[in-house]
Amino acid sequence: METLTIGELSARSGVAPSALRFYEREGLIHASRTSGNQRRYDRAELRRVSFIKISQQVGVSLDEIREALASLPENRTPTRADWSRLSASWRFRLQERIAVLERLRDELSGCIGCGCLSLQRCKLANPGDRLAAGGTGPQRILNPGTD
Amino acid sequence: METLTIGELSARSGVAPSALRFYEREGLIHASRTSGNQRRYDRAELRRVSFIKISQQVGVSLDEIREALASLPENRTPTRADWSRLSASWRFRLQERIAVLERLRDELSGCIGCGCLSLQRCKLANPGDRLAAGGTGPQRILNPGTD
DNA sequence: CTGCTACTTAAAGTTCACTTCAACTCAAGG
DNA sequence: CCTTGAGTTGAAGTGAACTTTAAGTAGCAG
Repeated sequence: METLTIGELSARSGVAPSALRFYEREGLIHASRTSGNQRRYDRAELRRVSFIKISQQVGVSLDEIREALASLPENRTPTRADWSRLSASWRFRLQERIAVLERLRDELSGCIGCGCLSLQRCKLANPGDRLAAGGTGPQRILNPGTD
Repeated sequence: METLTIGELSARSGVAPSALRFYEREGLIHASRTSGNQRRYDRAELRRVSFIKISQQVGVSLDEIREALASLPENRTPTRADWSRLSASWRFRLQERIAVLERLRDELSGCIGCGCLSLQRCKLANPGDRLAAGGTGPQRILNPGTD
């Protein structure tokens, strides 16, 4: 068993086949084909899927994940060092997200005391008007990426 | 100036008029009408909008925000104590979200060292398969609410 | 060869939180 | 009275990240 079918990759990664096909359309993962046009995944794809899952937990969009994956070498299977570099690139993002939430928590604690929630007085209600400035479409939670 | 027009409420809250109309359709805020059918907001609505904004930062969905707002007394203007109670109810949510991200950060640090990202070995890739079990539609980031 | 499960596609649907649009009315200043 | 900016509606559109559906094909066990 050198390669995996889509069902096998799905089972091992916990990602639905429909999502794997979607990722392929979006250029996030790749597959070769059998003579009968069925996908066969190299075992190395497991790590790509793994990276996608982790990145999503960090709050990174598929667009950005695609960019990150595009920075991997194309001529060889990525090494541990390659994956380490990518993982490290999200650390700062994660740290910032945590910091934002901690600030919110602390300010919320203060506001629980005063019960104000006043837009005039309370810092909480206007953290730089990020949500208001976000433009069209639904805002990603806490605008990861613009933070 | 006892009441606010939608433009005024928008300016003071930083929430677009279209969003305020949307919130009204969704039963999150209320407005009376002039003889010419224009909305007039009681000043107390400012606090509701403020609460909505803060709740969204905590990662709460509009559905749940509506539920929370529904628990406010209907026969009188909510007091500071009322708002304090609601704010406090999100504290736990926020704390859990922070904890999840901190776990992720620590595990990611470990994985940066080993560069593994292996679905078999690495805890990161399978934190309870939450994303996979989420059902239809896009998953809210880190599934706040199911955590 | 039969039957079965797993696979294939394109296109349309889903959820959330809104925004945009078109066509219209209201309110207030000059 | 006229103009102008702010307000009204319902319906349709947006973006992200997928899922669902329908109609058909592949691969393998018996």
